[in-house]
Amino acid sequence: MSAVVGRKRGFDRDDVLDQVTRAFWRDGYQATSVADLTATTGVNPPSLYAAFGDKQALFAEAVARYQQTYGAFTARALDEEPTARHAVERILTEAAIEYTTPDRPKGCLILSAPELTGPRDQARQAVEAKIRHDVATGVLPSGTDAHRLAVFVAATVRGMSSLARDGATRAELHDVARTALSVWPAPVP
Amino acid sequence: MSAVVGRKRGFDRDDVLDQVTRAFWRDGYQATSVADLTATTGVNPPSLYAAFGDKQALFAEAVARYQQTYGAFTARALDEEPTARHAVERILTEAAIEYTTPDRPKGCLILSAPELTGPRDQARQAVEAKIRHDVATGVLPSGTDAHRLAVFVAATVRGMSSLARDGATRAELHDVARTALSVWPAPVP
DNA sequence: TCCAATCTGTAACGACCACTACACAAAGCC
DNA sequence: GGCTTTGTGTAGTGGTCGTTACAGATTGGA
Repeated sequence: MSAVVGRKRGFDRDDVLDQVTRAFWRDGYQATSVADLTATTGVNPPSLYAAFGDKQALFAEAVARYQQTYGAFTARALDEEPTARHAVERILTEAAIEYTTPDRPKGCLILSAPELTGPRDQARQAVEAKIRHDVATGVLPSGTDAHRLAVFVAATVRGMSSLARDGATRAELHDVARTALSVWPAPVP
Repeated sequence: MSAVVGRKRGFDRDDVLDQVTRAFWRDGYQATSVADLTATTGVNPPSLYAAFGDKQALFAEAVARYQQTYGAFTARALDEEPTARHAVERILTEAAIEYTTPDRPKGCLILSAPELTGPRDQARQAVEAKIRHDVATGVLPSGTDAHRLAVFVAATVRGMSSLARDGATRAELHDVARTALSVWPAPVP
């Protein structure tokens, strides 16, 4: 499995991956050159390629890391909250915070990268499934259009990320979240 | 003023500018190379540079053209509609149509280009001014937070453009628009 | 201590980038 | 028909892109 012989790596792979993730997050895949990455990480090209493969593989790993750290709040909310309403409220509220955390790129890496349509749609599907479940179990009125509501949530989150990238404040994003939440259908009594 | 002597231009400047605009619209500024533009327009680099200047100037002119054509519906709505509510309803409704028109790039050029924060903020300011005017003239309740409402509209439009880029249908965008509009404050009776 | 294996730094690779020098073609004016 | 002016096509410019060949450094095992 792991190498037992040979010179040891001169950098912390996780640290470098985090720096790379932030670079891609801030500037996007195309606008971030390998030269930029070697400059910010201090790791020379051959070492970077040996550790991560080519630029696309490095980006893929950065995205995976993002989803498991900075962007994990969405999956957590869907997993831990009892109802779709609770989950979406938490997603929007935490998005306002996460998208405007100081000393980090603003907005969401996945929502900002044109090439990540897959992960985006997966997130929307997960929200939609949670809504559908609540409709099926009588938490939400039977007339609720799960797809429509999930698409609206997707639009809201995307709007929040875009605004954050343009420098919107945390308070402004919180207001967007609160306004969007006000359209949520009243639960079945 | 205009040149009276010399060889005439071998292409229609407006046609080429439209093709260039669509290329930037579809792929973005960075991802669109001058070689791409010469290929799609059939105009060789020296002619392109003579007619439009460098790539940045060409992009600026493409953006200006977009604002006066494909993207003019926003300014028109703000200009022609009597109230902020009417204007925003029309903006969202027409956005659903414009962002999903066949044989065109999807979404909005200005909302998709990271470098166009200026025009984006101008649009939000215009909406905000319209709302503020309605509050001042008693059309909207005096407690209405014009900034908050305008930012929410901005978030909605950005969300719609982002969804359109990912392939959302016109009906889905219409639903987003309708849902967002449902938060609009009731007018003063 | 010598070897095989792995990593590192230098220095390049060909491909593409935005951009242009230059010679020639086409236009109006005399 | 000259002459000036302007656009076109060819063929490049230097620079940056992602990627890697290669030689030297560093490691554990024999």
